[in-house]
Amino acid sequence: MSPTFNTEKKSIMLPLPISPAKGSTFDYLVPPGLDISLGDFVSVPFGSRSIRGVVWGNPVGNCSEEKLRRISERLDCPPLPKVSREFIEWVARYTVNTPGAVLKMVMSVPDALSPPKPILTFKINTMQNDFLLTPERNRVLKILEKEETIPTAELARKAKVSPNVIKGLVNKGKLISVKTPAKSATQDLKTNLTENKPKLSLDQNKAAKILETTTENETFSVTLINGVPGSGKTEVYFQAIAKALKNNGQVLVLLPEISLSAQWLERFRVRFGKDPVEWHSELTPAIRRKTWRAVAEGQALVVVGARSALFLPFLNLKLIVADEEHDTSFKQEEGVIYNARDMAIVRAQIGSIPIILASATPALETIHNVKQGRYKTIHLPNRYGDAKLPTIETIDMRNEKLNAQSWLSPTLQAMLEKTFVGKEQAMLFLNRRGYAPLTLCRTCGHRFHCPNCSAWLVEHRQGGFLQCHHCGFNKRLPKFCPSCEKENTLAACGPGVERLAEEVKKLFPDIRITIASSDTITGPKAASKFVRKIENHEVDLIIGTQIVAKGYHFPLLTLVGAVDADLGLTGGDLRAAERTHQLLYQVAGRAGRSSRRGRVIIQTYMPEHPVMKALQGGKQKNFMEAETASRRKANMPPFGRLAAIIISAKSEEVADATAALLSKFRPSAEGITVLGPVPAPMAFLRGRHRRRLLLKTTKKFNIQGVIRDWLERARNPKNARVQIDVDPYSFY
DNA sequence: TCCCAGGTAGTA
DNA sequence: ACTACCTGGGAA
Repeated sequence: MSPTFNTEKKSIMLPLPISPAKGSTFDYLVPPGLDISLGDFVSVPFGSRSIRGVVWGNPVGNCSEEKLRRISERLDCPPLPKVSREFIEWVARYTVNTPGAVLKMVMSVPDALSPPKPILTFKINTMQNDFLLTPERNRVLKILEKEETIPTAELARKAKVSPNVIKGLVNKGKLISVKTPAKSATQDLKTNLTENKPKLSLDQNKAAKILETTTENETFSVTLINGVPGSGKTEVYFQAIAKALKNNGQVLVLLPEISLSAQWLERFRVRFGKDPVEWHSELTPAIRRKTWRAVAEGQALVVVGARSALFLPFLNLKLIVADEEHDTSFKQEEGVIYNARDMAIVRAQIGSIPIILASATPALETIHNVKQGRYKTIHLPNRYGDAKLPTIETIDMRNEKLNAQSWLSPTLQAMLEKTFVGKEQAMLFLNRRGYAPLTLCRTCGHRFHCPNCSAWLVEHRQGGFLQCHHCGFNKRLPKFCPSCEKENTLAACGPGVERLAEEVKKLFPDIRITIASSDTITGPKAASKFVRKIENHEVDLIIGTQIVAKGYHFPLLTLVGAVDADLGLTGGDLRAAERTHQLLYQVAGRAGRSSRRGRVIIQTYMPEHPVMKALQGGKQKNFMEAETASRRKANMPPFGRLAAIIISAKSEEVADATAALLSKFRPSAEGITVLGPVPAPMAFLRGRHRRRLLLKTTKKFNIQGVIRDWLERARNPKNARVQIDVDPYSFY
């Protein structure tokens, strides 16, 4: 304590994937007169550059006095709340990353840290009348007489003139440019909290009441809404959202592939009279900046977003909803690898707020947590209104007579015909994009594969190209075989959605088909167009990939056919069976959601497989219990812990050498198993060779600690990247 | 001898 | 992650 020349110091967290030798923050001097509090965003010198960071705490003192430098400035931005800071540290520890790497995800919009730039508006100079009053100029002036502070672009649009007209008026001195501070976006959702409340069923009402109470409590709790497809889960949790809004809180709704969720947004609009604030990868930089700041200022009330929305700097978050909580797209597979559903639960716990998980096919882990009493659960066993659940039948493809290049069984063909005759809609599910998954030369056997990945190139006949679905590499489909140079020898192997459409067109020439895959539904616009076409009955048949498993509601859709239901079952993935079951059940759930009863046909070569048995017998519960038992037996999650160590390098030798080095220092103890190294599921991806080690421990181990120790002993490998995937989803 | 590439250490 | 710095090889 030296009161007079005490130079104040603070530790600063920087959004970089590095840490100093000791600790995870850097100490800085606070210049006299600069008022700094915890969580403030500041600008600091770092080497030869200036970067932005967050005031994290008191100085750590892990660095000599003379090296300390001064904070340059405090940024004009709401401070990062304590909950967010704790969350960052928690996620970093759990995922075995530096907190800086996680902070980087929070500070994903650097421009938002400075207040929005003042916008340019115009004032009429009444003194100046020495100019030619054209009709265009007159329209501009008329609008400005009524509304004063319109930004240039909007003014031009409203007056139906080009921006040059405004420029001209400014040059003539008739208009004077004025800088007006940009008003921050506020989301007023409270006006319509009760008016548009839909009529809820008895079940829904009961569920909504429970959720309203948990939301009111404002303490940490996890509640699973486990409702069959079409039971109206969304409307139920909307009631909880309304409650949180009433209590002046912010709400976060995590939705997989939000940019394609046109129907969800429409429902929200109907219920709350306004659009929610969206957060996903398709946003423009300007909207991104505005939204980030509105969330930090507490002005954005309901944010619906993809997994990255979890890292927004909420000022006053009071409720989280993770819809379709089982969905694997919540798993981030690159950079900081995390599962947004799991991290959302942690976020809720740190913030002492409730979280709602919703799904018709909850993840095995979630069900286990319910059984253990950690999560509460609400069942919605019936569809809304008079809709009944569809009947599900499997077709044993071993007994069906199929022509070559044909994938629809006579039974399914007959069902399709009946549906079309009855003026109803059908859906065929085939989880394969494009025309054919493999193209080969009939003469020499040449196969097209990706130069950057260990994968075949997929033929997209509509676009006339071959594409790698892992790195995006593509080239034109050649006329000649690149290997033997013969003409017209290339043959497509296996079906994709495009090829299936071709087969259907031959069978039913007059049927209107739409293909739904990530190639045709590329964003919000395409998604709503797709929905509109089906709702208006401009389409008789939807042929789609897993994209059609999303919560779509199409009243006329009565038949669903899963063309190759076994597709997901091959490969030794831990969750292959569970995921295939979820996918097929969700797809099946699209059928018969209104008054007409739905039928689901599942084509399979393994009708005796537990997944198929569960689907046709409606025995979801038994299936999940059997899956749980086998996980318990194998000591797999949630009964044991699992982490993947992924080594990648540009050269195969470096990848192998690093894998061998890590393998040499592998931890060994009772209850710890290390498998590998083996080539990773994608052994060659985007030009990098990948190897993988799997670490399996019993529950009593802190698996993150084991990994940190391990990497410490093996020392940092050169030229190779080491990534940690705690709770991996895809592996062999 | 100079220049650029590629690898490397350090950032407070 | 970035960048300043170093080393070494090839061209002048």
